[in-house]
Order: sequence, then C-alpha cells, then structure tokens
Amino acid sequence: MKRGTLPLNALRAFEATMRHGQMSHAAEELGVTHGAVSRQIRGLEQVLGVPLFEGPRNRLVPTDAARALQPSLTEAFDRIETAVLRTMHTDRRVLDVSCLSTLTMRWLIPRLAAFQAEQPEIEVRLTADDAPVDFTRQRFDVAIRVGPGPWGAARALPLFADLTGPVLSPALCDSLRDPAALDDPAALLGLPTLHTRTRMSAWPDWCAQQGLPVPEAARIFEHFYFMLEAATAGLGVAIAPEVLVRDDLAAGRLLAPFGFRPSGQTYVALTPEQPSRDAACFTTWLQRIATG
Amino acid sequence: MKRGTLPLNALRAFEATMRHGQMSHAAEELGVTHGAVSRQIRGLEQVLGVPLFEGPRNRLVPTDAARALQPSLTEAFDRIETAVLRTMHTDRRVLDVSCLSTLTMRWLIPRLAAFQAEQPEIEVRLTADDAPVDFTRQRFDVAIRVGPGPWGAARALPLFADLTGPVLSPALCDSLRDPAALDDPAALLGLPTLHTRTRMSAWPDWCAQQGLPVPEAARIFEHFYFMLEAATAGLGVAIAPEVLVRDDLAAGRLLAPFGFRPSGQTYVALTPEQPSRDAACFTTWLQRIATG
DNA sequence: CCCCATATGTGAGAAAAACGCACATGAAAC
DNA sequence: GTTTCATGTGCGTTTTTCTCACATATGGGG
Repeated sequence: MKRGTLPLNALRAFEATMRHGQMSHAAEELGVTHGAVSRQIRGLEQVLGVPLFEGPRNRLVPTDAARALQPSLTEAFDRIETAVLRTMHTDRRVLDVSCLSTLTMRWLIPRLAAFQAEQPEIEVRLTADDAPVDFTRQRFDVAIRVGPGPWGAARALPLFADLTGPVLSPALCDSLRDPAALDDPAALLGLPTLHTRTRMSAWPDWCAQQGLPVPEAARIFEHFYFMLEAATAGLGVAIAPEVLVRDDLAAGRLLAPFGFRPSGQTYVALTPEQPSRDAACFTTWLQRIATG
Repeated sequence: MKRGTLPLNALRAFEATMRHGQMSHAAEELGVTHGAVSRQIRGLEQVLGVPLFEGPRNRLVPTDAARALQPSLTEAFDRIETAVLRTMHTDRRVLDVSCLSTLTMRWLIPRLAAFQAEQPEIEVRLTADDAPVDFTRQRFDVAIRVGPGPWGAARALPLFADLTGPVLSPALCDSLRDPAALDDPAALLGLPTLHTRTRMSAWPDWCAQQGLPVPEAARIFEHFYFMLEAATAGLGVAIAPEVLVRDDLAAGRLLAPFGFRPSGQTYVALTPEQPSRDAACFTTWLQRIATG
C-alpha cells in the first residue's frame, strides 16, 4: 500500500530545477538523467493539480504556482541538509573510502588497524568498487584505484606501481619433478593455470613478456580473491599483483619464483582537488605504508 | 548508479518517530508497517554514522544526536507540507467550513448539492466542530455556529433563530391512550424522555417554559444525532431544534405536536471581517436557503 | 519464575519507485 | 532548411521500499 505522503523526491527534483533554471542542470546536481527529472516534475504536477512550467520546450518558464512554492522548498531542503551534515560530523569523523575489493581485503584491511590506532577518532568506511569515481557526484572522500591514468579532475597520489607475476603454493612448487625447473618460466605452463574473468589478459600478457605460448586456462574464477584462495590451496598458478600477495609471500603461503614486473599501471589514491583534512591525513598515511 | 543525495524518506520516518515517540505510531502516520520504519531508521543511522536511538528494544530513547536533529527536520517537513498544501489549493477553490456536526449532517449536507450545482468550481470542505472559532488562528473561511452572541471580531450573518420543541415518532404518538392528550404537553411526560449529554438543559428549559415538573431522564446519549435516531425509532420523546428535524417532519418520520419556541439563540454564519469572494458567495447562499 | 503485553528487528520475497538508455519532439537560432 | 538546445517518452533494468511472518528483547504482573 502506498502511503499518502509528500512526494519528497519529486519536490527535490522540482526545487533543484527552479534553482538551476533548467532540468538538465538539476539532473547534474542530483546525479540522474534529465529524463528522470522531467518525469519527477510531471508527476509532481499531477499530485499538486497545477502546472509548474509553461512555455516552449527549450525554454520552460515557471508558473506563478511554481514561483510561490519554491522559496519554502529551498529553505526546507537547505535546513534538512544543514541539519544532516551537522549530525554526520558531530559524533565521529567519517571517511568514506572506495577501494578495489581485492585490494581492500588483502592489503588495506590488514593494515587499517594501524591507521585506526593513529587516528582513533576517524572512522574509515570502506566501499568495494572499481568503477571510475566522480567526487562531484559521489560521497567519497578517497578512492583507491589502479590504472594507467589519467584520472580526470581528481587529485591522484601515487602509491605503488602495479607489479605482476606468477605465484603458486610451496606444495605445488615441490610437485615439480625437476628442481632446476624453477630457473625456467616455461615450467609453469606444465602446471594448471588459474584465471579470473576480470583479468583475462593476465596470462597472455605475462606470456608475451616471457616469449612463451599462452597456456590453456585450467580454471576460471568469478572473483579475483577466489582465484588467490585457489592458488594458496595449491590448485594451480595464478598471475597476481604483488601487492595483493605480499602478505602471503611474507608468510610463506605463496611463492613467486620468477618475481614481478611492472604492468605499466599504478595504484593511486584519488581525492577531490581540495581534499578534507581527514582525507589528506589518510592518503598521507597510505603513501607512507605503501613505500614501507 | 546510486545518487548521493539526502535520504528523504528515511529522514521523514525518523522525524515521525521522534514526534510520536515510537516507531509503531510513526508507521501508522506514514501508512506503512513498523518494520519499514525500523529499516529506514537503521539505514539512516548508517548514513549519518551516529546512533539515533538507544536503550531497551521496547523503550527506545533518542540519543542526543537525534534530539538535536529533530527540530530542524520537523520544521522543514512542516514547511514543505504547508507549501505543498497551499499550492494544491491555489488552482482549485477550496472553501473551508466549520459547522456543528449535527447541523452538518441533518441540514447542511442534504442541501450542499444545490450549492455545488450553482458553484461547481468551489470545493466545500467541511469540518465538524462547535468550538469558538478564531479566523486569525485557524484556516477556516466560514463557521456556522449557534448561540446568543456576540461573536467577537468575526462578521456574523444570522441564518435562523433556534426554535426548539419536543418531537416523537408517529408510532409513539399513537401509543398514547387518550387522543385528547395531544392538547396537553404534560402528556409527554408519561412517555420515555430522551436526553443528550451536550444539551442536558434542554428538557428543564422546555418544562420551565411549560410550567411543568422536570421528568426523569429515560435515556442519555453521547451524541445529539444518536438521540434523534432513537426518537425517530420510537424510543422516546426528544427536545430538538426545529432546523435539525425539519426534513424528518416534512417526511412524516417525526411529529412535533406542540410546535417549537425560540430558545433565545441564533444560528449564524461567521466569516472574517473581510471575507473572500467565495466565502461571501457561500454565506449569501446559506442565508437564501435558511429563509427558503 | 512464568506468562503476557509491548515494541522493535529481520529474512525473504513482492511491489513500487526511480532510473538509464536511446531516441523523439518542439522551438529557437543561424 | 539545418543545427542546436532542451525537454518528452517507451521500455526494460535497477534500486528502493515495503509487506509478511515470525523472532527477539524487555518490562510488568501474578
């Protein structure tokens, strides 16, 4: 059952349109398409029972009713926003961080306790994502991404280069018949090779680097960390970024007999051009542990 | 892609919960289940990054953050609602009329169709009430009241004098043993007498007029129109204003063997000193049908 | 201590709302 | 007449919100 209450989203779309003077600009502010705004406004006219805009399509003019309605709405939404922002920043300082999911799990989270110990009053809120980030439209303070760049209007702080190479478990390594095989990358092709849908080019790229034929995929995983778990379990060889397996290497859970090579991409911490103090604090800490 | 905007629905659920003191009541106001309100509030806590309620589940207590947030929200939503309602009534001409509930039911509503036929573009919105009306504080355009006057700053248009007298059903009338009894008002005291809490003085007043002793109350009703229904059903004799039984008399459902006498009070249509055109139109119509 | 009443919390699926995409349409400018 | 600009819209997808049914927590009363 639909509640008989105020169409708040439509009112917000209308108010933004009045403030900006046209639906397209309001759509930008709201992070939706102009079609969504258009529909909201027409729906609002149905509810209110009065037209809000008139005139030619490319130059809509607000009606008297619209002009009369807007000031109250603008003040109300301003008041709500102010109150909400005040509340959000009253209790705890929240830092919204968008990070690649595997990097989050395998590199960032294990180190995050150190940051929390240094800055206990900042709450880091992680969101797993790898889509392009637009700080004007999304409520993130920091985004960690990997790529060749450039990074648009965002401020990019390089963390570390993306180094990739084959990794396998010690048990799998021992299963190689000839111990001398570890001198020859081609020996790996005799083992099951693990792939992930999100990085299907990993093996072809590595093989091209080595001047080797591309092996037939032994297993394809939906998620990168599934593949890494499989590698750790000895199910095969995977091409992995060094940063994602650094802890496993250090712990002896994985071996990287042929090391890692630059993929041409870089891990970066992105912020708005004018980051908040907490965002700057966090990214400075990221750079520190990235080089440590 | 998710828009990074204020969670308006959640804020509204929260605000309603604060105003009502518990989620279940807020849910009633919003027309949803308590589960929906519960989820909205917990989601809002996630977004804001602060708890809004604490304490035992069956007696949640707002946090300081919640208390600080609510006033702005309440004012903002009130403002939005006021502005929206004002806009909705701009195009359609709405006339807010406050009227005695029994008069509304038994006299005004049966005649209202005639007014709508004459003025189809005016929507008459009725509110049953008998409290004193203050046009500077209440959003009424017209109020219909009965009393001795005076009527304060309001402009009062007299409609008709309040005439009261005993009424009973034909069946009850026939049950009187002596047909000549209808010449003697005292004969009525041999029948069950009906009273209403809101007009306990009706019978004493009438008896004083007739020089008769006050009868023992046979039945007392909470509402006037309940009493009138009982009289029509032959359960007893009631003292009624003529205007409220005019249609029943004309239809033969009730009899008034001893007629009606002025009670000293007058039915009036009240408006602000400067009534709107629609209010003037309506009160003119009221006077016309009152004398017709 | 048990039972009952009251109020919130939640899994899962359904319903509703909102949206994106791609294109259509109308009007003004050139 | 063409181009540009801005809104309008069909349709399918996504997201949000909700319901339902039950679970859980807590306090009060006997």
